[in-house]
Amino acid sequence: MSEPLRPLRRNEIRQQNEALICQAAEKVFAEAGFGGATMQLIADLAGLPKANLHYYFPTKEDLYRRVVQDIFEIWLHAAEAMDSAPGPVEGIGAYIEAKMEISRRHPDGSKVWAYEVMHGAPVIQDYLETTLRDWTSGRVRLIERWIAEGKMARVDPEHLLYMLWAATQHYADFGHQIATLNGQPLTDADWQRATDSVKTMILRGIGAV
Amino acid sequence: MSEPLRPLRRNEIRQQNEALICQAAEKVFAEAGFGGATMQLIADLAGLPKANLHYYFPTKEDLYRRVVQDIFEIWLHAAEAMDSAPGPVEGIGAYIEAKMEISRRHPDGSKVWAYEVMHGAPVIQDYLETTLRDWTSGRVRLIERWIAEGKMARVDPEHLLYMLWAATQHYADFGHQIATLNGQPLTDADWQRATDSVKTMILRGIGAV
DNA sequence: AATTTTCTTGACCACTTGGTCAGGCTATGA
DNA sequence: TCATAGCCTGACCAAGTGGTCAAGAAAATT
Repeated sequence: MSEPLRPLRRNEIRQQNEALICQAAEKVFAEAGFGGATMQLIADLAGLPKANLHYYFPTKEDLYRRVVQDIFEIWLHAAEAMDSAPGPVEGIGAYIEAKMEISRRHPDGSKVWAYEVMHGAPVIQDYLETTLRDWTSGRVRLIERWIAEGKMARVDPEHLLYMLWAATQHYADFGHQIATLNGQPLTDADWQRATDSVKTMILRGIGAV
Repeated sequence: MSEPLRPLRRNEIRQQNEALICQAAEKVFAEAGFGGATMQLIADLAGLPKANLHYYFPTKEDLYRRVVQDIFEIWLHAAEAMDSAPGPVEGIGAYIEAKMEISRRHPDGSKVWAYEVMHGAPVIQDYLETTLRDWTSGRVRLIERWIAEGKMARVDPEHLLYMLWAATQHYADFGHQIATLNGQPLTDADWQRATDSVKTMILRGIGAV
């Protein structure tokens, strides 16, 4: 927003413009999908000429890939809350809170990810097969340990993870539907209630008290 | 698939071609989104010349609207299982089963719906505000009654509905991700386990035994 | 058989798209 | 100060887009 008074250094220029473009791209990709998004729209939203986008990101797909990867990073980071916990109440509780917070702060990113996966993950298939699969199997073992230690009921760990992803991301991906049914966008209190509801139902659902 | 030997009656032609086009459109819209889908692709998949699509559906948006409405009908129909039930165990259990079955049989339809809502529901906003809102408030009252009758724990009915939608539709919308993590598409037994897992966790989560 | 109505389709068009490029501009390093 | 390398951008293009249309084929109606 603010025009800096001092001339920018080379690195700053690149970093700042890439961030500006990514931010605009995330929004446009979320609103229109890959096919519906146009470089012109992204350029306008970023306040740059279209040719400038192609200077930083040679193709539309390059830009899209960058946006998807950014979200993936955020989600992976959120999962750390789970690992250091002594049991499911703290671990899964914290994970739900982190993921709900992301749904609230990065709804566009969540939508772009949903869009990408829904369409067969043409761009991040390798991430699914490597990073995400590894992460998942690690968490599955963690949950199995908690079950073995009697800290929660015997549930299928994979399907518990799917439910966690589904329940939390739903508030981002289907935020418009929720806001419509709610009569208005969720307030701070609404988000708190949503988070509490998800936590309560899931923690009780897996028999963690 | 089978070419009928007898000449078709007018009504049959119209009905058959519209169904053929809708079927192809559902798949293409699910795979590419509204913006990414092209009438040419849909035409090719339906095995008809593009101009013929425009005879039955004047614009791309008309066709898209039809596809979205079809899915909405299916989901509304699935909800009937909930109403005639004596309590949450039967009612919500049956609803989960019905919705999981739809996720399995109509994954493309579910994706198109998700796509539509994610992008602000430009086409079916009125449905959200009328039909879906009415349906939702009816189900909220039903759940509140069950709570009042002590048949389940005191949970927020709206957020329970969101969780039901999220958990079941996730298996359609994110089916590709699930299949990747699973190493292969879900088998019959996998679907059964998924349905059982969702039912078990949610029913326990709402304190319905 | 004649006529009307519905269906079919190749050719076409105005418009938009992602992407290019040459030439100008600006910071940096010597 | 000057040369170099990185940044910026208006004008442009080939490819594809949704949609049209006129002329014909096929079914229905008389």
